[in-house]
Amino acid sequence: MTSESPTFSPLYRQIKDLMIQALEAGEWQPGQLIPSEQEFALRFGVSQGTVRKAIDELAAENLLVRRQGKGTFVATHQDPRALFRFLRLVPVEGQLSTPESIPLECWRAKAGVEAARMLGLRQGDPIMIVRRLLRFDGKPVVIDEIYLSGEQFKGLTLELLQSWTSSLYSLFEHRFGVRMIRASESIRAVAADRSAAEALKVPEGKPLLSVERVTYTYGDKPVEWRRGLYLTDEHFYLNELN
Amino acid sequence: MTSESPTFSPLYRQIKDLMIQALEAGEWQPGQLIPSEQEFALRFGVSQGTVRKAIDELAAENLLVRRQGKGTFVATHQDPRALFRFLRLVPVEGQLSTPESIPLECWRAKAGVEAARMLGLRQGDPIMIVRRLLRFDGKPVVIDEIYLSGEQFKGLTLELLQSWTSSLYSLFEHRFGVRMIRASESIRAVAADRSAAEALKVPEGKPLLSVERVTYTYGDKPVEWRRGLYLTDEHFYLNELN
DNA sequence: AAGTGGTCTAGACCACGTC
DNA sequence: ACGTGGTCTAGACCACTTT
Repeated sequence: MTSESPTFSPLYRQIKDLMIQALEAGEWQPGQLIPSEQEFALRFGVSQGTVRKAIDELAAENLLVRRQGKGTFVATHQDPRALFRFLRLVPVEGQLSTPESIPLECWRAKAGVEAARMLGLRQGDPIMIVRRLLRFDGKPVVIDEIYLSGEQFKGLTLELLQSWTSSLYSLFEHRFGVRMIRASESIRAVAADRSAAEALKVPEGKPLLSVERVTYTYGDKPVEWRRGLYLTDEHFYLNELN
Repeated sequence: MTSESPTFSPLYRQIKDLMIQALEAGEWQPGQLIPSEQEFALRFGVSQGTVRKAIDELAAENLLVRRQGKGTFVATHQDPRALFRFLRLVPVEGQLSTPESIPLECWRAKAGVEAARMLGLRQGDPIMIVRRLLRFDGKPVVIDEIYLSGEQFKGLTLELLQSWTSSLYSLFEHRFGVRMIRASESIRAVAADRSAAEALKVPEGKPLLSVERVTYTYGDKPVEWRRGLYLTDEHFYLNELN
């Protein structure tokens, strides 16, 4: 039953890979119920425990969500709890409130050196750029500049962004079939330039968090590069080290 | 075999808790080999698979380390790979180099309001304060101010800190029997005050990352509170979001 | 050869949610 | 009552390390 290839991979991992491929191909949509463990066991001709271990890993990676008694579901950014998985911003005091997203601009452009490298594109390839503001309790806290592959986000417009009421990633998921899986953030402290100072209503030179994020979809493919400037007077970036 | 308490907990979790208690009690020292899965199964009167699941979780939480063919070991901060689990600082370009820790000061004090709250002490309880610099390739990058419960770190002196060649946490582990398990970091952007500016050799007002960390040992007990100021000209704080 | 963790199986029963 | 994921068992064999 074991593979004879030089790079040995256990059965449950092969099954996991098959399931990832199915997810990538859109065989089950975000939020949808997938077949039961028994069903998979029959389909692949293995025991339920082996399927279980594959799903365990996918659930640990937040690709699937288990619900006892109900079944296993494809994870979705529609779920409000998914928002703060990528936005690690917490108020210094008081309750965690949901931010309000205000799209400011959205335009087509050609990838520069940096954007091309980050998104795995060639220089000059079409990209989309979005500028947007996040407000907590009416106060501006984050100004984001977001770079997307023009290929995958062809129909993106400012109107579409403004009409969408829930998170950006849920829009990407539902309208463009791109699901964000994981991200890597590089954090620095910088002084506010004029543009950021205006957007956040702070004096120029004010220390801000610069949060540069590369976001990946299935197969570790980069699909978003963004730079956010965070005002950390009343909020901070919370990181749990385990 | 299942507990009859209102808050039901599966067998493997009860075994996990027993193992945590043993670790906390120092039954096996950091780096040491613990008994085999079979041994535990006999000892607790359960099957090997149940012990396995308990150890799986402890390994996922970095309390234990599995090594196929050899056995399972108590995790240790002596391991150089453990260093960057808590220090998420990466050079903008070039290889990751190991920092040099330079203890500057170490003194006894009484806990103020904030330190007491963070460390779970009463105001006025004895604490130890350490100031130290981190240098990468000879350049100052981080200035840390570290607050420790005076109770647990009674014999800590500047001389001891200066004579210790590996990481702080490995010192705490070996000399004071305190093992750091997890931490929570709050990150802000601030302007360098005079003291930080001098230590890092930058102008006053320079934007710096302020990284406030509370570190916990077994049983989620806070034992360290520190504030680090990071110079992010040639390094950045790297955070993987999964 | 012996011991360890790693994988896989088949079957039992429990806890949870829905019909 | 039924189907789902969650726990637990007993036993087999594989992969890795040491003796």
